[in-house]
Formats: sequence, structure tokens, C-alpha cells
Amino acid sequence: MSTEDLLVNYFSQYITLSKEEVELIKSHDIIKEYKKNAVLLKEGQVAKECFLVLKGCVKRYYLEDGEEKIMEFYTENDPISPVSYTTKEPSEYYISCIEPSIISSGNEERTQLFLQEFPRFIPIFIKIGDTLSAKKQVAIDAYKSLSAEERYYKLLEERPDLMNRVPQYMIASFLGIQPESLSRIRKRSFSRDQ
Amino acid sequence: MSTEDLLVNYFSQYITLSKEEVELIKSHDIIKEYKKNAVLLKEGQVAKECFLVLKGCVKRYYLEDGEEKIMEFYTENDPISPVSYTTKEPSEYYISCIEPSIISSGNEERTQLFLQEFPRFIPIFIKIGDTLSAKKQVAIDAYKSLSAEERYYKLLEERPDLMNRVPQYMIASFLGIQPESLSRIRKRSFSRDQ
DNA sequence: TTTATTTCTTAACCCGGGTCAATGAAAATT
DNA sequence: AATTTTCATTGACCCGGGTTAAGAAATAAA
Repeated sequence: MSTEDLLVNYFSQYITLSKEEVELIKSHDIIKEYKKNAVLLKEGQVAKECFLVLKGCVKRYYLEDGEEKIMEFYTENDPISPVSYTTKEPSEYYISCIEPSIISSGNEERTQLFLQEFPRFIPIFIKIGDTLSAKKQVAIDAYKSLSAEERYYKLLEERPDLMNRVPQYMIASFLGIQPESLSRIRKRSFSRDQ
Repeated sequence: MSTEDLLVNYFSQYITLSKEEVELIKSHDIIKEYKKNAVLLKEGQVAKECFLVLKGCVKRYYLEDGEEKIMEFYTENDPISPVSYTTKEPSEYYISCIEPSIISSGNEERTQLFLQEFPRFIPIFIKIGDTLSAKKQVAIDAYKSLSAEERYYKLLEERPDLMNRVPQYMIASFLGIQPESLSRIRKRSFSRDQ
């Protein structure tokens, strides 16, 4: 699949595209390739773009006393809408690539032009926003009602790929615990398994 | 302020309304009054509406072994978009009124008609969705990086009104701790104060 | 006012995760 | 291959929040 097709592929989740629309998306779109450790957004910067990960793996994290507090991992077909992109305030967190990645980026101006030309995408855009918002609600609810151990097993089930792509200390940070605690959780599971 | 004005008031946060638009909003809108303990959405139901709290106080909660796990409080000008409203799946949680409340409700059909008639509201609707999504991200980040005690003081600062409107055991549930733990946190603060 | 019910507080004990320190394993450098 | 650096594991100890149980305080009902 070509780089442009990845984005067309994303929209196809929500709507069937005409050939004309496919061409327009390809022509409008900005797709970039990033090396491992490339930074998409720094603390203090105002985000001018939102993103869509087409390939690769990205982390969003706060830096506290030199320590990364990872809030989210983004992989294939995950949209990234930084808070700073919405508020126009300086960002409180970083976003950077864990793997070499292919990422599409958007901004308000291009979105508006695009929607003017193709109004039938309007409900889709609203829907995508709603869906994102709903997913976040589900995520926060789950986080609040589960223990660290339960969150680990949930992650194992829902995103088993992450375990191979991402070092354990990052998984621990994402789960909101120390690497030592994740080790203990994993140890418990071994003794249960056999 | 009349009941209808409350909704006009809400939109005015984002856009300056013409007289015509004000009238249209008033005519289109559905506003209902609810008694204390009235239920807006039950577990198992598919939500057919989203809401906007114009007056009063509402809680969203899971019922686990007969125990309420409160996820959110909504008060004046808080929009409520149930996950079930977006996904069309049966809801996993309840939404009900803690106080007698005045609440506006919307659905996709009415939203689409409204946007057809007033396309200048389209970016506003997208913006409201984005803002909601950003707020949820901020909320989950804060929850993950703070202790229960820190979350309590944060809530005290950000929503001091809640402390008077809502019984403490509900605050505890919302903070993700037991009422006993909240008592201990409050006790610690007393001894520090004097 | 009196009684019942709900809500809040306190104490005792337990347990999971944090912290610190040491060791082992794996990757990256040289 | 040898060395350094990064990452993962383990153990000992501490502490905050969970749990259970009891009593106090505040509200509602009679």
C-alpha cells in the first residue's frame, strides 16, 4: 500500500469514497516520515497541527523531574489531537516517535477548505470527534475502576502488539506504576500459569 | 432568566447569535425539568439523546454489586454525551439527577437539520466536540498523575460548589476512594490547618 | 420531640504499590 | 570480544488506601 493510500484507508472506515474524493484527499494531504525519537510536539509549544499515525508508534508524555510520565501510545490509524491544538495554549506535554513513523497532519484551515468542498464529510468529522471523545471516556472509566494489575491484563488483551514494540518501563509508566511493580505483577502471573 | 434563555446563553459562549438564531434555537429546542433522582439513562438502554445541564446537578455512575461508582458530576452548562449515544450500543452506566434539574436534550436528526439551516454553526459544533475531548484528556492525565489526596484538593479548588451540593460519600466515589479514606484525608488537613 | 435512617468519623489490621539498593540480563559501544 | 550502558528483576521496608466494625453526628420521618 502506498503512503497516500494509508490515509484513504483511514477514511474508508467511516465512509465510502468516490474516485474524485480519493484524488482530492491525496492531493490535499500532508504526509511526513519521521525517524525514531523525532519530536512532534514539545512542552511549551503551541500545536499548529493535529496528526494521524499511518505507520509506526508514538508516545505522549509529561516530563517531571526529568522523568517521563507516559499518557498514551498511538499506533496505526490512531488520531492525535493535542490539547494545545484545541486550546491554542502552550502544550504541557511532549509527543514523540518510539519507532520510525509515517504520519499525516492536519490543521483548521485545511479542514475547513476540505469540508467546504466536500460537505458530505461534515457529519463524518463530527462523528470522528464524538467517537474520540467517547473512547476517552471509556478509557478514563476503565482506569478509575481497575487496579494496576487489572489494567495490565486489559492492555495485554486489547493491545498485545504494544508488548513487543514498547520496552517494559514505558508500559509501566503508561499503566501509572513503577517498573518494579510491573515486574512483580508479571512474576505473579508466571507462578499462576504453572 | 427564562428556561429557553439558558440554552441561548450556552451557545453565546462560543458564538454571537442573531435574533433569528435565538428564536430558532428556542423553537427547535427541547427542554425538560426533572425531579431529584430522575433517571436520564439506565444501564442496558441505548441512549437516544445527548444532554446539556442548564440547571441542577447530575451524576454518571456504574452499578457494581449494588454499589455506585461515580465517574462524573455535571452541573450548569456541562454537556453530557453518553458513550451509548455515539456507539448505539447499550449503555454500561446510569445517568441520574442529584438535584431537581433543568436539562436540554438533542439528537442527531435535530442537530443535522439545525446545521443545514445554520451552516455557520458547523465549525462551532466541531469545536465543542474538540473541546470536550480535550477536557477529557486533561482529566484523565490529571487523574493518572495525582494521588487521591491531591485529587481531593484539586477538586476543592476547581469545583468548590460541589462540596456543598453533593454528599461526601459521592465525592469519595468520584475520587475513586472509600468514604473512610476521604475522612482520613480531611482529618489530615484539619491537623495541618491549626 | 422522639425515633429511625442516613451520613460521617475513627480505630485496627491487611495488602498492593512506592522507594531504595543490589544483582542479573540484554543491548549498544568500543 | 570486552566494556559500558540500559533495562529488568528481586528483596526489604514503608505508607496510603481498602476492609471491617463500631460509634457519633446529622437528616428525615413519626
